[in-house]
Amino acid sequence: MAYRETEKMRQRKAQARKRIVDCTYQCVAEGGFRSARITRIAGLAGVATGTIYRHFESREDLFAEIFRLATQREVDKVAEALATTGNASERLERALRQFAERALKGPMMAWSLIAEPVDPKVEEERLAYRKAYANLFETAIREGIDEGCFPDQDARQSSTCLVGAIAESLVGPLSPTQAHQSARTKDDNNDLLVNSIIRFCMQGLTGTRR
Amino acid sequence: MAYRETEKMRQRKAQARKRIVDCTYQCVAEGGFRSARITRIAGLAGVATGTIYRHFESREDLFAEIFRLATQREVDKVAEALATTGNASERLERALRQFAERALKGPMMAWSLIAEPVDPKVEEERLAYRKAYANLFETAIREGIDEGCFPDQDARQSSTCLVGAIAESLVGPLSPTQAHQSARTKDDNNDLLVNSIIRFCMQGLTGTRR
DNA sequence: ACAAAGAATGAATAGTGATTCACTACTTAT
DNA sequence: ATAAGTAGTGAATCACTATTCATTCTTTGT
Repeated sequence: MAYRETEKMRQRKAQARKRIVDCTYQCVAEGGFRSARITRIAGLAGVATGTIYRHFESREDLFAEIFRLATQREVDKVAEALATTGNASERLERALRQFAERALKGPMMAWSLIAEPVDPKVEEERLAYRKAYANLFETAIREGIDEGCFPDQDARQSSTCLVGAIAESLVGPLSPTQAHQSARTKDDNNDLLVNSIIRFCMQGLTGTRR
Repeated sequence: MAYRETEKMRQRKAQARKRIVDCTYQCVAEGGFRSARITRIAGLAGVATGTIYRHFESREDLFAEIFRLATQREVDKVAEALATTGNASERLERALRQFAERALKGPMMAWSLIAEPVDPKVEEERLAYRKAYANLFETAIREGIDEGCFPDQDARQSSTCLVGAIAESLVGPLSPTQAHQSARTKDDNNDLLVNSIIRFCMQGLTGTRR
């Protein structure tokens, strides 16, 4: 026998894979999944199209992986916000704000994650992604109930409603068909938007006018 | 000149068009948009595939029309529920219930309308559809504020949150990948589901625990 | 340096189903 | 009956890229 995979090769392959992932991420962040072509991705990553298939089963699998990665970042940020100090209500509010503000800051990627029509395997990831948020919120709501800052309620159901309310509120503003506004106006509008989403959500949770 | 379109012909064409629409509706209600093939639709409607294109620009246009029709039915039902007697809060609650219960009764079509990945033209219709619900809710919320049964709030924002909360809560249960349950258990679960969605929504609106 | 094995290439292919269009069959007015 | 125009047909075409794979290039151990 002559050739045996070495550490060096393993690393080189890992690098190539990483380049592919990064370039796909970039393509998606620019134009969504639908318009991300394998040939373009390969070109950007500096590999042949066939090489993509040495690293991923199919375009759909590649996209599913990108979705998972992009998602994990976001979910982690929300988890972080939930791990800060303060009572459950304060922490949850921070988390909701984090979710919404980050989405508005990277609108195309956020739209792809939340609302772009995607293939079945990617859609599955999306369900998992929404579930992940809901799980985080659910735990926080449970803590809130124990702490006494939320009335007793179906925490799972409430968490789902939170995810839906935020996502729906963002779909319009994130939509790629939205006209552009000046940076200043946009930021102001976004603040207002985020605040009113949060108000509705917190009222829904606490049953208390604020 | 010899041939001139007559009433008889107009009617015959209208009939064919209706058959096409009905069969498409049926196909979508059975398996969603993605799996509805033009050839199958033509076969069911008893016309040649080419004939479809004498009535609709493209598959996407046909689907957009089906979406619009299916949607209109649902929106009308919600509007009906909002036009009953009682204060705004009661009427809104009836409307939310109507929305959710009808969706759970025709799950495949509801899933297609709410969550199935679709082509751009159809997606546009979906945005309009969600907007239509939001508009109805918005009006009702405004009335509620005037009547004094809801505290002052951003009615547009709240209505968007309502749509999102319901839709998100339904996506899981409607998802075609969901395992089947016995009819009895399912109905019970659905009742519980609808009730907890409504509780969250009404709390979000009123800021009052219930 | 050589042979064995793997990695990379990218032009050619394939699969899919929507869409077309040359043709036939009808309908209508004279 | 005839001519002129319209509706209907469905096999053939098209469009679109993801995917393949025969070939070339690299790496490795002896």
